[in-house]
Amino acid sequence: MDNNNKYEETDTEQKILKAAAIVFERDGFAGARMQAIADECGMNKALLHYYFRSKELLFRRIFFAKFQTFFKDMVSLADTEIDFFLRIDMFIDNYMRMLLANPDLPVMLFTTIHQNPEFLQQLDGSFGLKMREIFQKEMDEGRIIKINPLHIITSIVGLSVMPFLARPMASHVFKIPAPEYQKLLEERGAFVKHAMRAMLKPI
Amino acid sequence: MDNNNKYEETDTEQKILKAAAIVFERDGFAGARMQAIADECGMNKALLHYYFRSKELLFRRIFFAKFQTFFKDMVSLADTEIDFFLRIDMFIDNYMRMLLANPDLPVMLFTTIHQNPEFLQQLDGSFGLKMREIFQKEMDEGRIIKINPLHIITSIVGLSVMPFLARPMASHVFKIPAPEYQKLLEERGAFVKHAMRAMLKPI
DNA sequence: GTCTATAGATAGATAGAC
DNA sequence: GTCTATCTATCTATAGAC
Repeated sequence: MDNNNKYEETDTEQKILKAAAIVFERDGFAGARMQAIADECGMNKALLHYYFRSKELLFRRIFFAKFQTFFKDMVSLADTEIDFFLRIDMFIDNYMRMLLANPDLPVMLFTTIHQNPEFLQQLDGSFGLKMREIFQKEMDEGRIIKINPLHIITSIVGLSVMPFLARPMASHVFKIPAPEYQKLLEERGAFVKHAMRAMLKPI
Repeated sequence: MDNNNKYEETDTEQKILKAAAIVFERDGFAGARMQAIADECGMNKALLHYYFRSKELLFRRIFFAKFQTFFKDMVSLADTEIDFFLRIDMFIDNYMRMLLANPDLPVMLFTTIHQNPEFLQQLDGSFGLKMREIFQKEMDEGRIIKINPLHIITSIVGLSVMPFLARPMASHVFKIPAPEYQKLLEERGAFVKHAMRAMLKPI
């Protein structure tokens, strides 16, 4: 089929996808306008439909890609050759790097899944079971306190993500200038590592 | 003015407000439909405009009330007569109670402020400065580790809120049935108290 | 592939009867 | 205060020229 294989998407298509990610992350699905996406990449509104048929299909394309981004670092937790807390450290490092590169991703993700829980059906959730086993093993062998694994994962994610989620609110309430807040985000990883050790190490 | 003072709002008005809170928390501002709110309380769509003029004014009414709900427990942190960690405990207890009663509040709040940061201008942020002072005093007197206060408050909120924010995602990935997830939420407060002590107590 | 023009549907808001 | 009917604006999506 000529040179139109999936490894050679057109430049226009890529521009639209990039613009769509920006607008959807900023305004959400319902609040986003196809015209805003067209403006963002300097393209014509009709082109968006030419390439992606509908607003919903374009949104799904962005959403599922971002969902992968949000979860893919978690596989590193499964490498049981390495010390548990070192694995946690590596995960947090990667996760914070991802969040710094995608600061608006968490809001978009949580909002979308809250408003369209049916999207979850199409997503792979197989690593949940594996992660449970991993945490269970560490508990059985006495390296971390005994606690439902959900508390562990929501703690890592909660501690890491909250400063990004709460950025506008927190910087307003605490009157923190943008550069200082950025510095706080960059040093957050170190604090989260400390916190996870402190709360999980047996006494 | 007859009996129309602010302490005697009409029954209809209250019904609309309650329905609006449900729909706005579920669908967000952009996604919500005036018709959906009317259906939710069995009222006529035109009545919503009669009582609140516009969708935006109705939304602001809900939003600012919910914002107060989200932050009002934090004042208990300021009562310096009580031991710091006891205050933290009391706050977490109240906060978790509030979250269990308003499980959809966090998504709505973070989404709205992300999409309409200008709403923050109308909100009182005066307790931020006071909270900073309180944390600073505890650090100076060696009762907690030295750390930027923002890390503390985002940790409490992050640990408390994340299981609510991530509920659909987490229960899907970890395959947790609704009743078990509910139990996890109810025991979360105890874990957050433990975690805050562990991460803040000086070694 | 890319554009202009427009169809088609929907939602917020209002007019006016009761 | 509450209803029905309708106006008006807006947005997604498509038709059709180039």
